[in-house]
Amino acid sequence: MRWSQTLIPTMKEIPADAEVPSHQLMLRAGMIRQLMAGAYTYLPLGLRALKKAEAIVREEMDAAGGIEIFMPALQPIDLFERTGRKTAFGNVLINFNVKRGDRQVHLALGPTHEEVVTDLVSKLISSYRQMPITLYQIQTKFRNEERPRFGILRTSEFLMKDAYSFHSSFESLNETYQKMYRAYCRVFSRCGLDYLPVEAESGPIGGDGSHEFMIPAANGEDQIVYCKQTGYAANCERAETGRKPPVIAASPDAKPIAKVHTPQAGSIEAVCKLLKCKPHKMVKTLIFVADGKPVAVLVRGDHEANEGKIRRALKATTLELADPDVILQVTGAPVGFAGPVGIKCPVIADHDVPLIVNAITGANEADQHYVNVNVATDYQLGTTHDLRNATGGDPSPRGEGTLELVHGIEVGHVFKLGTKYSASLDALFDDEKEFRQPIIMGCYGIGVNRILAGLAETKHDENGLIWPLAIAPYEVILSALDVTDANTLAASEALYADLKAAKVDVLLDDRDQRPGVKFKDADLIGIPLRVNVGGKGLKEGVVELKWRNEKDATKVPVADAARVIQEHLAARRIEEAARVPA
RNA sequence: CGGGGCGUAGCUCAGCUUGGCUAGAGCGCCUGGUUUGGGACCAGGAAGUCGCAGGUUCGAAUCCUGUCGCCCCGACCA
Repeated sequence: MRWSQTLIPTMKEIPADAEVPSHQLMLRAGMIRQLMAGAYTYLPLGLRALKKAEAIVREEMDAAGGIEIFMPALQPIDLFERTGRKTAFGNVLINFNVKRGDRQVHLALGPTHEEVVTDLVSKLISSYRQMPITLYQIQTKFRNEERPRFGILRTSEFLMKDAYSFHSSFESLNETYQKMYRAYCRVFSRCGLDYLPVEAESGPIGGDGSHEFMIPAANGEDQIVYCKQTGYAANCERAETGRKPPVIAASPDAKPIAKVHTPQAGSIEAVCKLLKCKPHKMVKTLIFVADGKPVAVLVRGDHEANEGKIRRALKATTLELADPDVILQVTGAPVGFAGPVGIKCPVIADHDVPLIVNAITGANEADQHYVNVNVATDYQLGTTHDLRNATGGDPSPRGEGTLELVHGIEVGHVFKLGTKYSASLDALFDDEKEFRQPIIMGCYGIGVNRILAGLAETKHDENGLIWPLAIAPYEVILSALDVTDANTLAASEALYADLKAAKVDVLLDDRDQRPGVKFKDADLIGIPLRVNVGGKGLKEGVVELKWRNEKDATKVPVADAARVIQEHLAARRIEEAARVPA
């Protein structure tokens, strides 16, 4: 393609509306333009990169045994009513009425396609002999994000690859899940992303039922913990910590307990402000109702209680925060003044709680707190548990190393669904013994746009984007440094023709611009290999080859240029492929 | 939905506090010329309902009210 004949509106200045690097750079590189909050047009460069990412996803899905289909973005609302997800999605589900003759048809724009695919399969599959099967599509999804942000990282309309697998047994589901997991690793490494598969909340199936694929990035919306030494990674909710129960004993520094008046100070923040202390010196006491019985849960003031862990520690099936009535019953005080001293219900504590010497906590009395509260003297604990979200600095659960907190961009998610949708949509099959049962499902999503955003976010320098060969809109940019010079023009055109003939993905910068402009633009749009054709080189009979991610150019005789460029590209492809796991 | 910020030319921004001639600059664009290896220079030119609506006023980009849009933080996010 010739630059002069396509549409690449690069910008020298940073648009005021863009804050994060991926947004700024993709805008400046002329890849995207915003239509409204959360909706972007893909211009030629952006579209080419997107298509390359899409092609990689498709290849890997096909290789993993996926079967491609294409489902409607328009969906009848009653499908969502049957699965209860009209309510679950709430405002996120874009839905509306349209008039057809004398009736109203209530439609939704698909935020995902579990309902549609399950409905389809319920009609097409009725026997264990037809499974397993994995169907996938690459489709535009619609979600009414309450707050679209970060350019194309979070939009209301986005391209998603969603795959759904159908099984007659959990063994079969596990097998496909592993295949998909491997395919995802291949997709993201082929795209040149530094990704992290993390354990995620697993939902109905439990165990190893869900992984998210995250790209560590400063502007990522999700927080995960990661241990460099052991490679353990999980989202904060899901993550175990490697902490051990401490020895529970009174501290030699313990001071006598005392009651202080703390009017209106019912939150950690308010108490800290009032008593001029730090949250980590406080004991947060939360009253839960587990299987109908109240229980007090103790965590350090600066920590977040984790309901999943609490439920497991209590071996309870249901767990919810207590309402004010129950709190008044067990503490004798309104919300915000609970504490372990003298409380009238069972107490469990996080490992870190008994380590707080001279702690501050609620006095189970309105507007009163205790200071200098110490375990073993003022309240008793038999043992402690892991009851809170993991955080930076916690020991890794794998025995060595320390967890660090990193932000990440979620680009993929694999999930063992079980029978949630098949049961509510009557997708049943007959097994070997003629028992009719719901199909077991898995689902697997990849945000295709986020592959680009993630790359832009993590692979750039002060001059612009740096695309890997596999995703770059063009592999080579041929910069004709002075198109008014006949020699330069002739040499550029000849090389361009040779490269095109050899099927090299090349962009010819044939604009009547000064070399400086062309260099800056080439760097900005991040084409991996730049070929400079200009008077200086031609005098010596050479052109220059410069990789975007390397500092120096190499000189190549004009006559060899087409061949050497192809060799360079081949070598780079091998280099990139070497990072892809089997 | 709570908090904050911003809407003036295609882009970045000045002007608004203290209302007053025909609304400015740089970049980009068009014309001509000189240039040509890291965002050139000279001369000329086109381009703006000052987000929109209403109000105050002799007079509003500027003050007031409303409204719409965009960005950021938070809440939310199968």
